[in-house]
Amino acid sequence: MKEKKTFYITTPIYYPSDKLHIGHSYCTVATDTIARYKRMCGYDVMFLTGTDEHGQKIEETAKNAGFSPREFVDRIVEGPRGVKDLWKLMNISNDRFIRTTDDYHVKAVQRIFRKMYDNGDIYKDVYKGAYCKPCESFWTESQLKEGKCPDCGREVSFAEEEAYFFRLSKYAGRVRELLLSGEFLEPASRVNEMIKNFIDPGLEDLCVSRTSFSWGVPVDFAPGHVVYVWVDALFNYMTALGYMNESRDGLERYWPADVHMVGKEIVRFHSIIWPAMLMSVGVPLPKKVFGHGWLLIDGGKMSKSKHNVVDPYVLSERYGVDAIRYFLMRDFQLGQDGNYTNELLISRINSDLANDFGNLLSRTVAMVERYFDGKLPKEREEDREKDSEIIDMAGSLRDKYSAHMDKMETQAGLQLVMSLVSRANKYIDETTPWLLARDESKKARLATVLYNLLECLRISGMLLSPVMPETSEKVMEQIGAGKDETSWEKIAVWGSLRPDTEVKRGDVLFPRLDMEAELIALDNLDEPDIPEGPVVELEPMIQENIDFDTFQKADYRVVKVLACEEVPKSKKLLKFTLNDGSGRERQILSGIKEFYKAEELVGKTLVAICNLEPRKMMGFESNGMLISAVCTRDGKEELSLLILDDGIEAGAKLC
RNA sequence: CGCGGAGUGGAGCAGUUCGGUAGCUCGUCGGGCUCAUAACCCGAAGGUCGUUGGUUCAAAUCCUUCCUCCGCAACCA
Repeated sequence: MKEKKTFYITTPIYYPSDKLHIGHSYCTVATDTIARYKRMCGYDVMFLTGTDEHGQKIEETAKNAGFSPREFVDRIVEGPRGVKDLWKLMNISNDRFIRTTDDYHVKAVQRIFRKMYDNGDIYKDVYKGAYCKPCESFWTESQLKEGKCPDCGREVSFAEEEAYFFRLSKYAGRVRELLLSGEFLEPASRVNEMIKNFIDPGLEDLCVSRTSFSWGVPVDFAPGHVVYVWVDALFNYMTALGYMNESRDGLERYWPADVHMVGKEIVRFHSIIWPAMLMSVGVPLPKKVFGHGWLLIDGGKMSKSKHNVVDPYVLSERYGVDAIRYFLMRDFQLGQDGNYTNELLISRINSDLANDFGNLLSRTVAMVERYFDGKLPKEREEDREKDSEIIDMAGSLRDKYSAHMDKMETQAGLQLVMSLVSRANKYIDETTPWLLARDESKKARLATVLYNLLECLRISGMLLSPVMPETSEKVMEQIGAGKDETSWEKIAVWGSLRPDTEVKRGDVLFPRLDMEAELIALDNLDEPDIPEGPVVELEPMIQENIDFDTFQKADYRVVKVLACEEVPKSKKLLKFTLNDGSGRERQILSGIKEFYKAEELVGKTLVAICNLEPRKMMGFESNGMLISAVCTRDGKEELSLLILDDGIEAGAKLC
């Protein structure tokens, strides 16, 4: 027997610092759809997903939540309603699940790191500076802003820190060629983006170890160092197949990967860093990286602060997994961003799934039961004129559908399937089976019409199976299609269903939803979320006391606003010219544009700390900081400048 | 001039690679049908395809000008 062709596809490994949202589901469902499609076509598929569990952010989040990092990620990954539960609920058919904290992976990463070190692509360097203590972050020269920490703007310390670097620069040329060669990165528009943004300006070597946190894979030959994200996370795609370890297998069979599905935000890592590292260790490169778009909400990015993280758990439980999967694959083009709204979801479920597809099944099966007691007779009477269009359409559907699915165009693929469903609904009108039923002599014709409808359901139902596996199964059961009648080959062959098939009426596949009621219900579902976290978030009190001298070192003064204007091209900054009582004008930049208009602040009496280290922002120097009160309400930042009585003199000291 | 994406009937989108009658879903209006999930089918109204100029027999599609929106980057000391 001929060996089955293999197909290896992966999702990114998700970072479990928080609950996953519909965007993660989108990516995973897309990958699952392709995986299921390939299996249906007869491929031996390996489908991998997992979680990326190391790093400073997890370490911190865990600490804040009062857990050890390990306990924390265990809860989010394995715990109730965690990552694994979600994929189970959403019917994700991954063959393996990798956690970067898995023992075999950790050991493999150490070996890989070692190997790259041994072949000279990882080297130790010593930095004289570029370490920000408060942020505990390490920065490369180019990342520094005005010589200061790009995150917090504070002075970086010039203490000698050692770190390991990967010679990314060495592979810039080869990566560039790879990207330009065509098929590697899709959609093609991203190629240009990568080259222009990252390669052409010059690739710098990459810091691949850290000493500032410990939640990671230790570098076994360098105590204190942990492997920083790249080597650890990216190599999951190979360690899960047994690369550099004995616990897993399949490397020879499945590597190189056929597709890495990734979000557009991590295209860069997968299309530049990943191939470079693979070149370094000397293994074949994956065939394709596909960067999908984002689901946006209100035209903006999904984020906690926008209070709009749509919960895939809630949606799946409410509308059914298949409906959600269908919606995600039908409404959005994989390569581009798409706008998510509840309204869109419900209208899609109603029109496509309830009205068209579900109803087609329902009316067809009902007629077979009603007119033939559920079992079709074998007698037939063709009517070429009326039947040929639908037969041709159904018979050629599989291959057209394949052409789309092979290019990951699930949207177009599903649209095609639904066009057959529509055509079948129309066919019922054209053939008026209820009239045929009244005339005994037309039984054979009636049976033909109903059989043709069942065939449409068999073919469309099977082609929908990668997206809606459960629904597809239910349909086959209702129309009495057995395993050998639903094979990939038979999907392209009209007339494969047994002529005397027996139908069995089942539950309504997709009940029609009441749009208005659902929209209200979904809005109200958000409510219970609120008691879980405080509506107003305040900075925690600082526990550590400071002495009086320390306090006194900060020179707070009353200042009067002489002029205030917006900084051009800046989203946040206002530029203040202030009278601080010294006789000289003081310029301070403040990021409060969202909260105040420049004009309204002129003449106001404010408070500023005057002896802060000067700092350049957007080309202007800022000498101090205006004092305001801040908190977060409903995920939105609120800010109020400290405004004093105009009676007090400029320059008055606060004490 | 930082990088990139988008602008198509009321709404949401496809079509742009490789120019050739502008398409889909929803909504609206009118009609039909009764097998079915108040579903289904037919018809109609509705678009100078953001703007300017150009190439061409022919431009939503190629080149050019400008405008608007959205991400990323930078900036909240």
